[in-house]
Amino acid sequence: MGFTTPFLPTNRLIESLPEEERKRFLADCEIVEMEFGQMLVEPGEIISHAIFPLDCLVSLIATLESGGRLEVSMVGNEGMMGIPLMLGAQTSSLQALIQGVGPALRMSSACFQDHLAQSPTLERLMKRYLNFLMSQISQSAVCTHYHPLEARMARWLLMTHDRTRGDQLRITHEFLSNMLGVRRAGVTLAAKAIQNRGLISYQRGRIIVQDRAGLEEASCRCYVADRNIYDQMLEQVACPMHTSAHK
Amino acid sequence: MGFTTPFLPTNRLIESLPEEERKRFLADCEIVEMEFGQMLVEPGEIISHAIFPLDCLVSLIATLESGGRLEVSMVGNEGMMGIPLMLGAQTSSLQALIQGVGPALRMSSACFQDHLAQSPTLERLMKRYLNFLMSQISQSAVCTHYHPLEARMARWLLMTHDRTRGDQLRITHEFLSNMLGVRRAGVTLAAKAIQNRGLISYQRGRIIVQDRAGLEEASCRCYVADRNIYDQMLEQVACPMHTSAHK
DNA sequence: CTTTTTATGTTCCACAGCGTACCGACTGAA
DNA sequence: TTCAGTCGGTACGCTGTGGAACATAAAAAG
Repeated sequence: MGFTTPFLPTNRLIESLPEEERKRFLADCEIVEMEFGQMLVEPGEIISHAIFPLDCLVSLIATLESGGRLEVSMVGNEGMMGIPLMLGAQTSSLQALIQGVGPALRMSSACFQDHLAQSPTLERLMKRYLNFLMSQISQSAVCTHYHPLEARMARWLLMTHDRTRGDQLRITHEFLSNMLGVRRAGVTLAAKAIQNRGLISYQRGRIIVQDRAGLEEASCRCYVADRNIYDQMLEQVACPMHTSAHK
Repeated sequence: MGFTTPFLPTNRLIESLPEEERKRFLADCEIVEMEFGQMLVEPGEIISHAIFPLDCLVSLIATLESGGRLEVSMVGNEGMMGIPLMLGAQTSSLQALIQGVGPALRMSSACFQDHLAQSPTLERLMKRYLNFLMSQISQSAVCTHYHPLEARMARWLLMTHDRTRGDQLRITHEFLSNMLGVRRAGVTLAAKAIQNRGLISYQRGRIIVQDRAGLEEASCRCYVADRNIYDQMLEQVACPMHTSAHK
């Protein structure tokens, strides 16, 4: 925990492209600053850009006509937004909501598709990531169905923590309740329970992770399962191995 | 409803390949008979074949270490098994369980990957399907979380009915309870409620769809949403349009 | 025809999470 | 300093579903 070196934001997918490719790719990207609460795309809407978070966090949310919402995946600098673009689709079936502010790289959809067509390496990489994403969404489905709120919340905090610099998460109970698909009051209870165990502390709009190991204990095994799948993916991509210890 | 012409089983994906391609593809396929309860693949296991149901039905099930199971998608002759193969993965993260018996086409994984590499048409088709699958899994996740058992069950029956010839589904409450991730007793109650409404009837291991329209009424909108996404996909693939009326 | 197995019917209790509502506390803008 | 707006704490009753059991009925095996 704690970066003392000046922070250099990167996207791990792009990072694992070979030098040449990466340069070519980056040449067609621009850096944008993501704002909190921004909807990158709504279900059914056309996807304008492929987006690679550098130091921001996006929630992928499945919605119901009747208004129900549920986060099914989270994208930080380990991933990307715009997967349907590589599947020949123009539109997203999910909502994408900026949950953590910061910079991201983006590239127009058409341009991204060109790069995909021209670079087998890039395509291979994206495919791996897509495979991971599918696993994650499926996992999310079972997890949500079977695990009690407290464990799900612990998992959510860990996942967010993994994709955030520092130990402070800027989110409200209200927001969390939307992500987890439960009442705000329910989140308050669960949060207090977790706080009483000394795993987190919080005040008005910010949650501070105090005891990561404890949180892993409190969370369902889905957290570890997810992380393992991600690590496997990275290995297969044969990029410089990150240490298996996260943070 | 009711096919009077002698039944010619086809797979709609393969069907929508152009003549030439299709022949080449079929030449490397073999027909196999699927048995009830057969596990095509377990999570983490290597995928040996790509499988294209002709007249059988497969459930894709997400599992938890702790034993929880939840069906996240269903594959009939409108789809295929072995999506990870086109994503550079060897293994499946889902369980695949034969739920409806009948014939299927299959092709070894390696061979399938060759075909993919050589036929852009095939690849485009598979990508579209994958896109649909992702939508379906996400939809499934929200649906399971928000909708009451009875509506989910109605949806499940409709989806199964769509992928089955005739109106008789050969499944037990027990089986259904596994798919929906609920107690068997719960299924019995929901089934009775639906039966009392005159939408289905059943005895020991078989459920008969009596009133499809009524079932759609009783099901959550997720059923229609799903079907729409699938129809959209077919349009994009620009294959001969099936009438929008199902069955 | 009898026995065993399998599928369904039903009941009792427990409880997580829902809907709703209201209150107090903090914060930022005027 | 005040005030409006946001956020968190708490409480009440309700309900869908879980866990667990046991009873009956139909089918399969013998």
